[in-house]
Amino acid sequence: MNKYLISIVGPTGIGKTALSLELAKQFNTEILSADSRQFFKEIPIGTAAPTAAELAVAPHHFIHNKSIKDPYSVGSFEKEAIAKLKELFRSKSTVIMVGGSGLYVDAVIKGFDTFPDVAPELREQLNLELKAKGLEALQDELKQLDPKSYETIALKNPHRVIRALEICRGTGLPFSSFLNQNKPERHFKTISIGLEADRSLIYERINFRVDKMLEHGLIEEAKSVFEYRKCNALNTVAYKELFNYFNKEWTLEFAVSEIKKNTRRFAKRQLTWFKKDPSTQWFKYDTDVKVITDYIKQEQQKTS
RNA sequence: GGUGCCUUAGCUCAGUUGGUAGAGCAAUGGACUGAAAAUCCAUGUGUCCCUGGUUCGAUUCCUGGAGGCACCA
Repeated sequence: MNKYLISIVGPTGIGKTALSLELAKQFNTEILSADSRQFFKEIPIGTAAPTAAELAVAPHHFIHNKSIKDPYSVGSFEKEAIAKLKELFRSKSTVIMVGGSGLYVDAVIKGFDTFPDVAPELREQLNLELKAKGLEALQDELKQLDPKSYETIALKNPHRVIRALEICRGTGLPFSSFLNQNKPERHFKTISIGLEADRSLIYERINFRVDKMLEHGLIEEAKSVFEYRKCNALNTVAYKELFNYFNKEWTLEFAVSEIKKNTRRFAKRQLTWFKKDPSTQWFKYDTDVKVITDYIKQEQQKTS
């Protein structure tokens, strides 16, 4: 019997959560989240995580299952998510995945090549060197250790250069030598559903939602995690802007307008990512669930 | 009502001694295999308020008008 993962993607604030709940009811199944910020239990408001009422509609996985103090990465998520799916598919033929984090969605659907774990200190060290010696020095080292990556990765992007270098240094082998080795197999079929709307409407909804977050206590939530502001989990829209307000560098008014702007830009980047996948079927954000359900059933029949 | 100043990109404003214009921000397009709500790359979008005049040529100078601001009544 075939197993199906229904993947719901789209920009932030478009209504993915609501759709996921409807579909979970329709297919009597569970929901897996692929959202790189909703893992963290300390920050539910600013990440627009599902509310308690929404969580009660169907069992959710990977929501509020981590602390902002825990180091986490897409690699660990891939392993945990695949294990969870294996378990769920024992009793379910269809599982829903919702998420706005393109890389995390791809990790589950397509899988990544396996890289050996390297010491986290390597990255710290590389970040220090970046500050002290500049990006060019790191680029030069990459040219030495992994000419292939030097040709292909975005050299002006410090994150990319550092990731490649930490693998080179940590393993003694080129970063590129781990790519396209053992393409992971997935024992389920993915049906990808995209939600879309006119750009102006997406932006309106974002602006509105930020105001709602503030009403629901976003400032207090940000204050409560202020002491952990160095954690990567808090390098996140809404928190990083409010931290500048707490530091008296920005007015509250300016911080709020920056939150809205950065959320809009985030939504744009999400669209760039998700539009790339030609297998995604796009629906208007206010499409009747029945239309989407019919589409899914039709796809399932095609491949069963 | 009078006087002065202003009107140029979505916004704030430069500028052109007359040869149809450019900054910042916003915005747009894109990349991205363990930081991804992160990080990075690329891109100027325009009846220069309207009208008539002078001129080979007016966004620029002049006339008249419209709107805004300030001061005086």
